[in-house]
Amino acid sequence: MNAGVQHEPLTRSVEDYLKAIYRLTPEGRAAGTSEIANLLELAPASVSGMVKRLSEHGLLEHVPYKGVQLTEEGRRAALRTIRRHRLIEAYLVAFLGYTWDTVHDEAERLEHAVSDQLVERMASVLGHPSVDPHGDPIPDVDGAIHEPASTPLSELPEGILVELRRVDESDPERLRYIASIGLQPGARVIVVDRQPFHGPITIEVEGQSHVIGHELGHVLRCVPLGEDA
Amino acid sequence: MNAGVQHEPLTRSVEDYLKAIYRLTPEGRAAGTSEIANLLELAPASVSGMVKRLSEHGLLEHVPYKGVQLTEEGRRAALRTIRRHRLIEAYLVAFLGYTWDTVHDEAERLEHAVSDQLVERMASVLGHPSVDPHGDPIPDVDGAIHEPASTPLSELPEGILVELRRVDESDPERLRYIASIGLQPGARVIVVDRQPFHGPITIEVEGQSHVIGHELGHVLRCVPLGEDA
DNA sequence: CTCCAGAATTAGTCATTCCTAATCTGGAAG
DNA sequence: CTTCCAGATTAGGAATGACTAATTCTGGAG
Repeated sequence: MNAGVQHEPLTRSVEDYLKAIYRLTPEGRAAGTSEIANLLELAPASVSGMVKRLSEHGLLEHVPYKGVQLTEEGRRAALRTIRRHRLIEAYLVAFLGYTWDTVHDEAERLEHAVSDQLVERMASVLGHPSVDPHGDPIPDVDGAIHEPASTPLSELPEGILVELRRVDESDPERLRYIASIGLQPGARVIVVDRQPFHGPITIEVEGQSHVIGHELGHVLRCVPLGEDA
Repeated sequence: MNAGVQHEPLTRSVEDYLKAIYRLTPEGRAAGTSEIANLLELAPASVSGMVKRLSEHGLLEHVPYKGVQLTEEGRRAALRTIRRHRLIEAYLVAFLGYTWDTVHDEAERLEHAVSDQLVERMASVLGHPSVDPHGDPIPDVDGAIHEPASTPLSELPEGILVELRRVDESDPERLRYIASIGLQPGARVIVVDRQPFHGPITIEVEGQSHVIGHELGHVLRCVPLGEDA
C-alpha cells in the first residue's frame, strides 16, 4: 500500500535516538531517560530535551518520569535506519574486505548518508540477505522484521550442543576476541560447564575448550541443536 | 613522509566551503564572498561568518573586502574531500549501477561520511583510477593532483577534431542531455561551426550533428586531436 | 506516613550554521 | 574630488543539539 511515504529527512542525531529507543523497547517496554543516555553516551539532560522535541514531532510518546516508546512512525524510521545499517555492514564485508569487528563504526556513519536507492542496490547485489554479518535480521523495505527465537549462551543448560546465531556486540575488541576463538554466526558450540551466580562458562568450539565470562555469554545468542555427551 | 596527519574531523559544512573555495581559486586567485555564496547557495552574510571562523582555524586567509584563499592546510583538506568524492563516484558507477547523472548527489553526501580506510579500499578494487566518471582527475592520497591541460569546447576554432576529456557539470538534467547526444569522456567531437559573441556551436558526434549553446560548450573540456576537413 | 536517594526535568549556556536587515567600504564614474 | 553602488561585513535572531547546575518527582525504606 502506502508506497512513497515522503519522510522529511531526519538528522543523524534523531536517527540515532530512534535506533537506541527501538533497541531498548522490545515487547512494549518503555525506555528510561538514563538508559538512552547511557547507550548514546550523552548526558541525561540532553536526552530529556531531545525526547521532548521528538514527541512534539510525533516520533515517540513520552510519559514524564516514566519513559518513552516509539510511535508507529518512530518505529518505521528506526527500522529504516537499522535496515540501512545492516545492509551496509553486509555489503562492506562481502565486497570491500571488512571484517565484523571493523564494520560497525563505518556503517554507523554511512547509515545516515546513503540514499534509499543506494541501499536497495546494495541489497540487490547481495541477493537480498536476511541477516547481517553478526547474524542480526535485516528488516525488509516495509519495515517488517523477523526476529528468530534464540537464547543467550549464558542461559543454556550444560551439556548441550547449540548453533551460534547472533552476536549482539559492537565493540571491536570484544568482537575480535570472539572471532579469535572460532565464534561466528553458524558456529557449533557445546556448553560444557556453567557456574552459578553469573560465573564463568566453559564451552567447546571446533574441538577447543574456552572459558568465557557470563557477560560475554549473554551476547552470544544460540539455537539448541540437541544433546551431547 | 608525514604519514598519519591526525586531522581533527571537519564538519560537512566546512568541507563543503573548502571544496568550493578550492574550485574558485585556481592559480592563486582569491575567491569573493558572493562567489562562494553563489556556489553553495547560501546568503553572502553566512559566508562572511564562516570565512571568519575558518580563517581563525587556519584553514584559509581572508583579506576583508578582498577575498579568501586556502592555506596549505585548507588546500589539503579540500583535496582530501575531492579525492573522496571522485573515488566514490567512480566506485558507484563501476559497481553499483549508477550513471553519471545520478552519481553526483550520492557522492556529495557520502564524501562526508566515509572513512579513509573505505575510500582506499574503493580505490584499490577500482585499480587506483586517475579520473572519475566525468573525467575529473582524482588527487592522490598525499593531495597531489595532476590537471591535464584541456580547452573548453566553446573556445576551440572551427573545423577541428577533438577528444572530450572532462565534463565540468553536476546538474543531472544537463548531464542526461549531454550523454543523450553521445558526449562522454573519450568521445570524438568535431567542431563544425562556432558563432561569435557566445553564439551557438555546431558539433558532430558519432556522425550526428548537434547545435549546443555556448554555456554548455564551456563545460566540455577537450584536447585537440588534429585538423579535419 | 515521612523522608530520602536516584532518576528526570528545567534553567541557563554554548557552539554551529544558517537567516534577514542594516551598515560599511572601496573603487569607478562623473 | 566627491558621490554612489555593488559587494562585504556586522548586528541580531532562530534552530539544533550538546553541556552543567539546580530543581523536582517518584517510589521504596524505615
